[in-house]
Amino acid sequence: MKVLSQEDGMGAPAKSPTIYEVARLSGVSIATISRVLNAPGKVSPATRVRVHAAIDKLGFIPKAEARARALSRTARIGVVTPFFTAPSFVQRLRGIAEALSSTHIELVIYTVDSLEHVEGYLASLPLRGNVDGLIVISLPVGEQQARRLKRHGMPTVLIEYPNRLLDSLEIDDVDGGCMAAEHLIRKGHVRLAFLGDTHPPEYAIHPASLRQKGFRRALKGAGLGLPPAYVRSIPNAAEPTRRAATELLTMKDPPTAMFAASDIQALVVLKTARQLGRRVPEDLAIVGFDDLDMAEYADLTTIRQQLDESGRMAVQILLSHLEEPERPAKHVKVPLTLVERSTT
Amino acid sequence: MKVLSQEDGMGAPAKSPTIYEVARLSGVSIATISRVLNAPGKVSPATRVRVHAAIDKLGFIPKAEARARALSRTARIGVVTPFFTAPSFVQRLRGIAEALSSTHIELVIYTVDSLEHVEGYLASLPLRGNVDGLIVISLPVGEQQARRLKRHGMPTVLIEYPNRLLDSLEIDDVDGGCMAAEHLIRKGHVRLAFLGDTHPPEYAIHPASLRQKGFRRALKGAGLGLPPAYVRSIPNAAEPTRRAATELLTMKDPPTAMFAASDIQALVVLKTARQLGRRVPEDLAIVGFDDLDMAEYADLTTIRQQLDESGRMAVQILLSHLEEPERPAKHVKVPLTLVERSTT
DNA sequence: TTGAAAGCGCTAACAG
DNA sequence: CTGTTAGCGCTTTCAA
Repeated sequence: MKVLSQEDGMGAPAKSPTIYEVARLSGVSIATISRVLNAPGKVSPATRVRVHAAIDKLGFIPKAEARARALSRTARIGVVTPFFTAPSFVQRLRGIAEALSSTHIELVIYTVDSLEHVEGYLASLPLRGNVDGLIVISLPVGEQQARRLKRHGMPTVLIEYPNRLLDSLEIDDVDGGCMAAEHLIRKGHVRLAFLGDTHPPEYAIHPASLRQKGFRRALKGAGLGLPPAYVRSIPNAAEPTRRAATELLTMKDPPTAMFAASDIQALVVLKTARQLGRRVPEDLAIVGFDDLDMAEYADLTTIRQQLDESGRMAVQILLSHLEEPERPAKHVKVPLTLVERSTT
Repeated sequence: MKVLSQEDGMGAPAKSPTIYEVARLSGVSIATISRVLNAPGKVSPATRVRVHAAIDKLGFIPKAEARARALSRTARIGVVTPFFTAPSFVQRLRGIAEALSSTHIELVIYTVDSLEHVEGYLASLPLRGNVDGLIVISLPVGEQQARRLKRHGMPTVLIEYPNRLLDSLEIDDVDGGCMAAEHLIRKGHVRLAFLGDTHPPEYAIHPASLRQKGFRRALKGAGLGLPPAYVRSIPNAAEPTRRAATELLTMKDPPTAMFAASDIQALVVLKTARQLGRRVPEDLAIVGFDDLDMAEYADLTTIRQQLDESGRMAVQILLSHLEEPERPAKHVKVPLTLVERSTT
């Protein structure tokens, strides 16, 4: 008798068992199976045992989709994030994933590449009903969209761009700018420069501008100015940043300290300064913003905005809203702190 | 007459329209609605127009879950990844997200923190039926699991840990080690050290070991040795790495070049070397492995393994398998290249 | 404690 | 071309 190894890929695609098979095998109705799964207390111990045996024997696992339809919820939340080229999104995502790992909730990622796409997602997601809630990272949500989300009862927490109708996590960018300035002033600097990314016209608010605002305000408070020549707004890419840094460092009265509105830009400045033979922090002090993982590797002084933590908080807020749909929108401020490392 | 702003969150939670409402409004049966959605050709232009009008008027969007059940597919793929603390996973994920963005396929992230969890996911995912396919990043998939996945007809592509039954993307770690060695030898170094993470006992293969193997082999080929004192296997965390680097740099015959099996470790070495007053690359040359984003910021010479690209490739392979379920497993090698920057 | 049966919203034969 | 109808797999009344 020849036995072929039927273990492998051959044969029918082995459809997984349904509640019906389990019912048949254990000699009860499908309702009872459902009960031992969802309300074990309502089933007699005897049958419960029998059903469990059948479940184990068959290796039964409830189909998530079916469950979702019947329950009208999915145990899945969506995260809408800019196409994640920037590490800061990733770190928030990491916080989110971490917070979710202790639940059975799945995480669906929607990356958007343009602002119109944001509209599209936010318009269709609540209707398609394949997520129970939404976290929107660093994307401006228009008044219209916010209303729709709210109206459709889609719990949503916004990170960075707040809206009164929806839960949000807010960053006090202005304050962050102040902190950077104060730190540098304390270090004795008087010629300070600012470097941030350009303001995309469509956006409602612009973090870099707010950071600059706070920076400028603190300087003024200390009797210092922020001359236009010391301010650069450039596209958030390596090359333009490098060029701007070079210009600043090679002017006749170069700044002795720079505040970059993001760690990424700060790191480019750092690299550029070194290439130009400047010692950091002796010739040039640098402060970044974000406190990315890489800030630590680069030993960069920066304003920490608790990226991972903010992700965890967002999940927590979302879950609480899921449990209590009627509760009013919550607006939480994420505290900023200065992390001093070797670049100042 | 007072009109309250009813636009906002008040009133019933505005459940989104179903195919039934659309049918009623347009005066046809639900089947016809389904047709204009899925097979417009089979519907007369006249009714099609009428239905579309109703759809627009109601803002109807098909419920994904319902569709999924009826079709037995979900338009969703899952990515199983180690709890993503390490940037390399993120970059692969980025490639995956990017490749998916041109489709309508959703991306569900399953982060696993322990190897047992991997088993759990791989065992239940195909049965729960909420993803059509799977990409597993840098996680060892046992023979058992591979068989199950295959048997249940769950298209899966493995990144880094191959298995003959499933599609895979493979990295030639040994070759990468060789490349690092050859590069450093070419630069004239004769005292080379290796630094990698420890081998977690459960894992089937261990990339760092393979990289070391290649490194050693190339050295031998050039008549050089890799003395035990020059080899460090330490937990992949900053502090142990820093300590190991310090030890190596302060021994009496310190190496003049180091190959770290990951960029993360290489960056720690870089930082440590600088703190100890060593000039890079004059006193110490460093080569990393991965080519993370941050490698560029740090100007680190490294072995690039095309992380983003590998994510994109995985998606492509998965999609092709989805279309052609019977096609045999495909095993693709991702090419490695040396990226020379300022640390060598 | 249990079973029968009615959905959940949509797709896909099968008849007209 | 269009309507009827039987599911998809599970949850949840409502009776028994």
